Amino acid sequence: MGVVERREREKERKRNTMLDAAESILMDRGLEHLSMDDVAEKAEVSKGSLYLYFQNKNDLVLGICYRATHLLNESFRKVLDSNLSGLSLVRELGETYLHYVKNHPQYYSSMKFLDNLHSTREGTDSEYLQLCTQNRQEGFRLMVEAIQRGMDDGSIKQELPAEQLALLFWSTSHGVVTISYMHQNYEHFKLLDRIGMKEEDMFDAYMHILSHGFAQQTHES
Amino acid sequence: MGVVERREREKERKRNTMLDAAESILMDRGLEHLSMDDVAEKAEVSKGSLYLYFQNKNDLVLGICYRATHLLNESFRKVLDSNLSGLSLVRELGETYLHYVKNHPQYYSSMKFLDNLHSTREGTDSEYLQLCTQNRQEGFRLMVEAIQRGMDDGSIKQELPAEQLALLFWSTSHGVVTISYMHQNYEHFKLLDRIGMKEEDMFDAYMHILSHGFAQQTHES
DNA sequence: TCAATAAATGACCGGTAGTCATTTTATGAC
DNA sequence: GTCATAAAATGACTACCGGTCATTTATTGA
Repeated sequence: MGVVERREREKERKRNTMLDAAESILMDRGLEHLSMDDVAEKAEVSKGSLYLYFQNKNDLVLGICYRATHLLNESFRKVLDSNLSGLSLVRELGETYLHYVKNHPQYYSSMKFLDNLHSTREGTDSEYLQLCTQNRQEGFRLMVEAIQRGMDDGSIKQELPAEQLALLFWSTSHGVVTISYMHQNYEHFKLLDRIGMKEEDMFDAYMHILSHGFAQQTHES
Repeated sequence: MGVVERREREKERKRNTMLDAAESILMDRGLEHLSMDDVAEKAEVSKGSLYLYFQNKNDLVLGICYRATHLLNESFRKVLDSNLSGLSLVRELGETYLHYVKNHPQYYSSMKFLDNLHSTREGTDSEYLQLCTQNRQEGFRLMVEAIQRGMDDGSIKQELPAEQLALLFWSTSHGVVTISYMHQNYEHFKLLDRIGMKEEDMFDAYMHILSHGFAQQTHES
């Protein structure tokens, strides 16, 4: 009776111990130097045990990615708690995303890993893939909500459905954040320096362009 | 005398043969299933020979990436040849990028590989890394040129330096193109479908937002 | 013809993801 | 407590892959 339950709890606890070990290695050495042998050693279990709790390495990394996406969503939710205008909320979400990448680059790398998971074949049966996808959907939903609020309070145009505008904000901010990540983490990426743009200014400029456009207004507008 | 020259030409020819083999495997099986053994077999040389012509696997992939960036730049140059307004040129560049990703997804994956090359350590001494970086700079330069033309002909606002605006267009279009790539190539990526947006419409919406902004204009504007 | 040099080879190494036969541990009936 | 059964854990092993290097083969020019 209670035995099965206790076993289940214990299993979850062990799973988290393993994830802790994996995360610790990720933070120290980066995703590309994360090996299953090292995780097993760090978690003080055998390699075989690792595969009792995770289907494969993908699954393990997605386990970390689940934590990563969850943390990002929590930050997003805090933004949505405020009473700012919808437009300001959108800006805050973007800045939150940017800060997240700056403060948790290794978590972000696990999200890039999720983005690069190719065919469904590679991880179809991973529960964590489902959870990560759910988290990403939730993050997107929060963006939609911010935009919808902006449309309601009159700070954002209603030319497009909120979902579609959210997709554009999502994807474009993804691009900007990627540039920022590369600037932070890749020593050979010097584009910002070359054009004499500071990282902080980039986001301001991005939000300005996204808010007001870069096309010269024609008179009949 | 002529012997050294001939040797040099012959060496270049062989290098290209190996790149052809690698590219063929890339197109057939994708970057993640590209092994040096297979390339050697396909190119009908020994594995050791491969390492006489390329420093390591990174170098080889960057060799393909060089071709990839070169091809993209050629497409960009064709756009710049036209007499469209600067604003239209920018749109055309974006559409060109989008079509490129759709038509050459494996080339694009090699460019993603370039983007993900971490420290300088991993490929500092690769000639191809230099060449790829040069190509990317050239692509960026073409974007700057289009925007500069738009500022000159009055179709694009002059609020920001052309280079900075180009960076924003570069990064945001990168984000949009990434979404498109995922929609095309990852079966588990269903975001576009879920919000009922067609891929073709996404780019139009993107250019519209980027041109005119999504913020409701205030009256004192 | 013959050194000397350049080019090519493939057996081999180290590391890593993943497997599985075997061992160890936990459980519950008696 | 004993024991049979089932669950959990183990680590030696395989397959594969990137990269190396001592050896072999081909080329050159005297």
